[in-house]
Amino acid sequence: MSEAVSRPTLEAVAARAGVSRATASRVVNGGDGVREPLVERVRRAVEELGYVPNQAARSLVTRRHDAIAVVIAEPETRIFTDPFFALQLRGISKELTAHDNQLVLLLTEGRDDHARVARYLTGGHVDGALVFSLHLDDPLPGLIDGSGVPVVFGGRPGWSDGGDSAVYVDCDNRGGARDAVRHLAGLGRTRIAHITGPLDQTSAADRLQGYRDVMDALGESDPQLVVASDFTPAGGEHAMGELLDRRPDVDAVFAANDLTALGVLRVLRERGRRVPEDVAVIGFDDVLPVTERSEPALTTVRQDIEEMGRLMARLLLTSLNRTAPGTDPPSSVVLPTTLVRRATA
Amino acid sequence: MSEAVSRPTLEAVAARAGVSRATASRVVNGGDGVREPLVERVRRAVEELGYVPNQAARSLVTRRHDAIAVVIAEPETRIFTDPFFALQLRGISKELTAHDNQLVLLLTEGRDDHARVARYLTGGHVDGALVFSLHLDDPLPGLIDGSGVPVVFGGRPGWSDGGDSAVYVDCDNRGGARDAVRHLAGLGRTRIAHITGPLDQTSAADRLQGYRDVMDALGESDPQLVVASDFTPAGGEHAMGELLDRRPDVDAVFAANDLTALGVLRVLRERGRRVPEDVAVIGFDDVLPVTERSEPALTTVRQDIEEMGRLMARLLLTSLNRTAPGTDPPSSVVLPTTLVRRATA
DNA sequence: GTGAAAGCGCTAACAC
DNA sequence: GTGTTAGCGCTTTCAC
Repeated sequence: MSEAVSRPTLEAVAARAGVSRATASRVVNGGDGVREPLVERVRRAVEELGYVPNQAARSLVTRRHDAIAVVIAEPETRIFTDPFFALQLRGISKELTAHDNQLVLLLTEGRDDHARVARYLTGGHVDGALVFSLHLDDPLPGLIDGSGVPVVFGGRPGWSDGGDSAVYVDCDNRGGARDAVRHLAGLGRTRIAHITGPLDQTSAADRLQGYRDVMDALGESDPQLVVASDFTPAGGEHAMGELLDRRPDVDAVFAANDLTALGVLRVLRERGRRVPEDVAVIGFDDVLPVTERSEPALTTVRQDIEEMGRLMARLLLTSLNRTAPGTDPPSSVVLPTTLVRRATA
Repeated sequence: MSEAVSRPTLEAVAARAGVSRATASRVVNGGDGVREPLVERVRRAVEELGYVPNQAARSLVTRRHDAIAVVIAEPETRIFTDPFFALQLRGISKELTAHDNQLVLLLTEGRDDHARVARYLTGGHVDGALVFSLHLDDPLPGLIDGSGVPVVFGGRPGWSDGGDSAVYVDCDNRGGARDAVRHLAGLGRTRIAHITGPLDQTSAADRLQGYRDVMDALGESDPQLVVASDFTPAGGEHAMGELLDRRPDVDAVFAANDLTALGVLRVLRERGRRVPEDVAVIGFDDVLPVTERSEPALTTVRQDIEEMGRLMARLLLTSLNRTAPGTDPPSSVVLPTTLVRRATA
């Protein structure tokens, strides 16, 4: 249809410039150690022929691809609904682009996709992978590990073995949760509930742990005040409804993330509870489009999501020792959180 | 650090199975024309060695990659905020996966990214591209065109030249808009406003045109009733505020998409207008998480977004003549829309 | 049906 | 500095 004409090869460029293939190659790859007049001639030949290097051929010998895979093990709907991913991806994207690496996003929705992704990674398309949103029972890390491709995880991986060797970037979920709950307690609230995220993810489990830390210390623990949910607004609504039925006297809610808090606020409004007078609410993440535009504006635990993405990419590129040799292998990073006070607590 | 051990090659598999590299290759690629016992031996060798074909080497000779790029020329924030993209991507993902093609998502945020994407496409990483969300002045199609990579566009491209030769999938934006406005008129509304999308995209321009078609026919055209916006909730709020200031007597709003309608509803609520009693509202897209959960539930023009995605992928795969030869080159498809009545109109 | 051999387009030693 | 040459790992004629 279109590509009948095969693209020019380096050979053609060399011939046109009247140099050897090797020299042409050198120029194409930066031109170090080639005298000016030749550089110029090759450049012109490239231009005139519209030459673009064949990456397959190049990768075959260099074993480099200058491409990094981002693997998100979550149904598209969630990825594209939670601004969290968008922000992190933006951080990654910026960092990779700055180092001339292409971002390749791999989506996995079902189990079948796992094998395909593993094959893609192992098949040598990319130099490394950034992997997100793993659940405790996820087979993906095992598959990826077997692929021999360097990996940095987004969020602390939850599986027991090898978890120590895995490099990851995360925020201080537990500490952030503690801050939130302490703040609520400081407001004089005594029946502080927590609506959790999916507990097979460490972020959700850690936040729950932080909540418990404080509640236990206060001697106010009550299992009835903890309702499981799933990081979505719909889940938040559902959980809040249940919570209100169960404990109508609740006077504060720490929601596992901002989206959940959105659902919480909605139900509180429907049920005629004033926020924060009757019930104070705190979220987690501080994704601005959500927190600033919610009614009332949401008090939340802020993590620097974009920075986390940037950091993940940087760590991975470092471990590919694209940087100075002799550098220590990178280790995991846990970023601090800060409480951002707005109107809900 | 990790990949010290080089992966086994086909050579190794062949040796272990006691066959030639050619035979091993045949088995790996389906095993046609190889006798059973040999097939078995090779399969076992593959298994034992954990052999995975090197894609770079394979692509170098086959000139195939079994990978399709999806290019979205929009800042990540919008991509990941509008469920529209999620749905379309899901349709694409399903279709590609069903045909054993890997989806590679390329994000472009700024002008700089264009060249990088063009290079990526031209460099031979993928067999084709699905391109989205083009604006009238976008340089990307030109760059992509020059890459020789087959392309299917999402949404009718807007540039004048060559637009006829481009293959695209779209819905009947103009017809859908007409239906919406006619419905509002049928409700007895006479001051029907339109809040547009970004008019440098054909979808937004076509919807505006459909609106005008009906308003002109009714003899109720009034430039004051048209406010430009950008397909976002914030934009919708802003536009609606302006509209109310300008024309407090407005009794119906056709919003260019559901997200915009969300902003519209919010402002109407704030300003104490009842929906639909005082002002009827219709959106466009029917992205369920938005339309069903809005208050009140949004009446909207439905397009089958996921199907459009699936169709785009199918068209592209067809044009790569992965199908039967002698097939006609695929042509563009425009899908019908349907009005979905809920509570707002 | 199977194997031997050529070559996809490129980079990287190694000579000169 | 520049050119020559040997592969990278694979598929694919073409003999056998």
